[in-house]
Amino acid sequence: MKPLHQRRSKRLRIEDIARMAGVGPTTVSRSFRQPEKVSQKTRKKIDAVVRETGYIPDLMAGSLASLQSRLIALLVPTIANPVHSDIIQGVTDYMRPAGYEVLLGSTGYSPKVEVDLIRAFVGRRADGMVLTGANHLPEVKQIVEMASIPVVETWELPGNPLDMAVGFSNRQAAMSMTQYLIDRGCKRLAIVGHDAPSDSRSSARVEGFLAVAVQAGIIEPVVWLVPGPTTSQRGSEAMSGLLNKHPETDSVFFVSDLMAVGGLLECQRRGLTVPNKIAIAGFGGSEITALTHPAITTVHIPRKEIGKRAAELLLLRFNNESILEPIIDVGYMIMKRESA
Amino acid sequence: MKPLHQRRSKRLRIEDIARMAGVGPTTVSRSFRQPEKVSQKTRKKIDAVVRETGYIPDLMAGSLASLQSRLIALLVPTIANPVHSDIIQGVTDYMRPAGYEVLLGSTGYSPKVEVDLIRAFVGRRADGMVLTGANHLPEVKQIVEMASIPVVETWELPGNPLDMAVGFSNRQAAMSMTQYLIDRGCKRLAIVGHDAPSDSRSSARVEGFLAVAVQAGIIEPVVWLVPGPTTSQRGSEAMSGLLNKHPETDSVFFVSDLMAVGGLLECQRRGLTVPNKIAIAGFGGSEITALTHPAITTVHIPRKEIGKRAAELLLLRFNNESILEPIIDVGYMIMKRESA
DNA sequence: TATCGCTATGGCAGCGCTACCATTTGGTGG
DNA sequence: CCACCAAATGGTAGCGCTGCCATAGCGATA
Repeated sequence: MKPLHQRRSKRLRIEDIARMAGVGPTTVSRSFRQPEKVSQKTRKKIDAVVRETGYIPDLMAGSLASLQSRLIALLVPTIANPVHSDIIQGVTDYMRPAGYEVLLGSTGYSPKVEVDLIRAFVGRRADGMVLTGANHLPEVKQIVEMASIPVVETWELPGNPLDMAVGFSNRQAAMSMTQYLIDRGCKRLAIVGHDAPSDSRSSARVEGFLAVAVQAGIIEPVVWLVPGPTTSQRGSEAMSGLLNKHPETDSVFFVSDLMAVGGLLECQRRGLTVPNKIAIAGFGGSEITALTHPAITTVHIPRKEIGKRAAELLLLRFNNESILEPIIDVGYMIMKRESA
Repeated sequence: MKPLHQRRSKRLRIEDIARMAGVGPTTVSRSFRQPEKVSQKTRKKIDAVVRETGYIPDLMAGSLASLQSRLIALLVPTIANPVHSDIIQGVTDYMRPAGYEVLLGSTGYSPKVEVDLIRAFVGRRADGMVLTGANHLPEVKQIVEMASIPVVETWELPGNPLDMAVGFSNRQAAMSMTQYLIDRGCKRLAIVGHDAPSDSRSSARVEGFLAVAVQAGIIEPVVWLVPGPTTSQRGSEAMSGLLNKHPETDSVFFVSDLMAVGGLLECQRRGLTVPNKIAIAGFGGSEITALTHPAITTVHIPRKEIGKRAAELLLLRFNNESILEPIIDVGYMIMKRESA
């Protein structure tokens, strides 16, 4: 064993600690990871040296040797959106106590960036992966299968899952909300969706809306699609265009809460009272929906629970426990408020 | 070199690729990290083998050998808060193109958890660290100095920085807002702060408020502190208590936007018109402040830029470039809206 | 042809740890 | 006092890569 000062790295190593404590390196390693297998006396000696030196074991070297990284890769489209940040929070909160750390990547809604990130995280030998959404490039399947790494897809429930999944049915949720609007007496329904090919969530919601509307014999249900980001600004514009073309509309279901907020503002600008003159509904369960006047009726998704469940699934898999339900539907809830 | 099937790990290694391509392992490594140093012919051969096998190099082993991980540790109190998620977004967006990945940890506002996470991330040999806030347990200084790892503190500007910092002065920002309220003609000022010892941001804001109020000769400026989380619920309660005790108040400055929203709602419940009867101001620049009626005047902080600047500082340090300004004040902006 | 000066390539030790055994220790029962 | 066994401990190869240096190749120049 070379003396510290003539090594390429000046870092303290486990063998240094071992020597100082008068034990073997194996014993030091054990006293970190399986303390119960080391006699109390020995452990005390080691702890003393560790405290004194401030030694922190190198987990990368450990990962290399043990062939497991205790790292989870977590991919989201964007962090600055409560939808995803709640999932992130759920995953990290649940993984940390189990000794896993989270590698975070944001794809910016780009499937190509997603693949790049997945490759990078597989390169880091992440033990598991949590993806957002159910649509991925074909490479993804290849990579994760080749690396044989457990994967959980979240948010949407995939028709053809890569591995495991936690989410809810956008179609069903939209159907429930539509039925609710009809039950409340709305006759001229409209939905404002997102005109983006990669946003299959929006299309599933529009589909669900139409299915129920047609079933209930609604006359001419209106579908209004907006391109670009689903901001409140877009919501206002959509509401404006929609009302100009279909002034008889008595309820508008927005596929995103933020757009619903914008829509509400536009109604107020026009002096249309909500919900008397026109009912408004959102989707997502964001906090803002509770803060507007009137508060917006929306579909609430248990976002943090999605993260938690995803983490649970991964941990079960790591411990080789059997997973009875690899595809979990966490459901949704119609949050009845004042706007509809 | 042992054949693949009798190794402890079944993973493909660089030497396998090298053999298949008929070159040495060093050349394969180089063709990944410094392609310009490898002849085009050789590179093509290697690329072909890589594509064919789906080989992904092990970055952990690479990190161990090169003594650098290309990993950044990022600590926030909680992810599900736009204040922090924007910083996260800023850091990841800026770090990724430079080849760095982000390890994310959330402390839940606990200094002890923070230390644990820092220790874990130092164990993973993160090359740099971004912390939130300026108050840390003394262990933190020890650990980062021992590990000699670059650190950026964000959000608040620390009086006694660990290393580098990016943020703004809470005191000054609060002073500006207070002055603004006074200039608008408010005479009976109140501030709603956060009654938590570890929340030094709130106290700095209250201080700034008082300094300006006293200076301007305001009669009996009111300081109202609320315990617990700074939610809109708490804001409503604070407004209610405050108005009962000091009905003459003509402007309330909330140290958090969410509380300001709650305060606004309470005023509306009481039939007090904002801003005519009472002015309301918030702090933070959250999106919601633009969506209420009336929209709330607030102090806007360039959050994403904080993340970006922090990342910049780390990259400069990694490249051994000189840093002229290790403490960066990104400033703030009084967002004049309708509520004040 | 011999010499130089590049660029391109390769061999191998070592990064710091853990898995896998082998060995030692200490307590028990005969 | 010895055989026996479980608990505690230790030696060392190897995890997959890169840093360091040595060597090979190859054209240009004298």
